Amino acid sequence: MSRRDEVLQAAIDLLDDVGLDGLTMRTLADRLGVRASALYRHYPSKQALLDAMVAHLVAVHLDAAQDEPFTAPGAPWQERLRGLARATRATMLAHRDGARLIATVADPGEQATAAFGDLITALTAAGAPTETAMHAVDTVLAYVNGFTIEEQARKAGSPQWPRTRRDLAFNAGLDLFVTGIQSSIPTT
Amino acid sequence: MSRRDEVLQAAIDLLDDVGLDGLTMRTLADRLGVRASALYRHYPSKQALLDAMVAHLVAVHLDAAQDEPFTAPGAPWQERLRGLARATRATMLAHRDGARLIATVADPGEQATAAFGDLITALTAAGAPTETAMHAVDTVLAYVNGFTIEEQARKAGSPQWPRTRRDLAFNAGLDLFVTGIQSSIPTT
DNA sequence: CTGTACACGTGAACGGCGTTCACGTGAACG
DNA sequence: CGTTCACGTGAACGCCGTTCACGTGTACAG
Repeated sequence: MSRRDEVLQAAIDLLDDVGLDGLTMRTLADRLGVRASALYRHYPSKQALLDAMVAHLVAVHLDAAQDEPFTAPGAPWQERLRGLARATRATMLAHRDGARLIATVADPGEQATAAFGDLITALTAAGAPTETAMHAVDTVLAYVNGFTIEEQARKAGSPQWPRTRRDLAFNAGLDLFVTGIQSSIPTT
Repeated sequence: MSRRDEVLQAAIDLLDDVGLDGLTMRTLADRLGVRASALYRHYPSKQALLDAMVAHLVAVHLDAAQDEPFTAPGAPWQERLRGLARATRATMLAHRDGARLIATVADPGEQATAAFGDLITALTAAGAPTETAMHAVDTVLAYVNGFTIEEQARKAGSPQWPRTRRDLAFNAGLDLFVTGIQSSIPTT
């Protein structure tokens, strides 16, 4: 494990401890027993470090999703769409301020775009016009982002809105989508 | 116009000029021909100023929407839902970094929650179970937030994605929703 | 064994941020 | 005339990201 990776890991640990606002070059350096300026040996800027964190978290979750049923090319698009949406939310929820963190980086990354592309082809194969398919995927992604950012913004897991109810609400909204898309596809 | 309101107006003007990241107490003070510390006579913190900005922008747009057709209690819920979603997006797009700015404040405000409540009752009146109605409104709001934040995050109006196409994409996603909700309501 | 590269870290500083505080100043008013 | 009050100043505090000249030790080529 290179020193660069150690810094990355420490940054992720620190994120879970103190949140995105508490994640400072100086606090991170403290945790590593080092001065802040030393971090610039490994990452040229804080933004570069944040980008690396996002890339790492997304990559880990994509690997974990590799052997999930919904990634199978033969699966019906409904299952794949739901699976991708849930996996995206799960990635964001896996770490404190995960949604906000991921939102700070513009580039979705290569693997992620590939997953979306596959889904679009699955939708067109099911009879959807290309335009509809692209809008559908964009829309569901916007929903996932909006839902999860707000979900995580609500301060520290309030007992008023426990995880099970949040999952229920998320899936209910997702289902609204799937049926909406279904109705938009010319019945074969 | 009280000095307090002048500060608020200058802050909004400055936001459009330099964006949310450029909106600093010192630059705002400069624009008013004043030192930064003077601003604390009128707002106890920068966050309080941001909150006031959001409240003002939302209030202005709610007033403007007062005599829009979709606010009529007699209008069909589809029209009201679409209208509310479009109005929310319009409010965010009305100023530079508007979506991000609005996202910084937690409390939705009194008028806004009232509008959502009315919509929920309209949905239940149309035959939707209360739970479905609440999920529907929450979902559409999450969609609007997710879509608009990402829309505005894409740097300075690229010619690749002009306003008309963005409107088209937004409305297409919105329609997916409306039909999805429609299918979830027991046909009367 | 010697020398040189290189990875890694230090310490001080820079400019910018939000914010505080003791202190002015001019106009309004009983 | 004296007081009040709205408004503003200037200096400072502690934080932030970032830069830069300068030290180490370890490893490896001659």
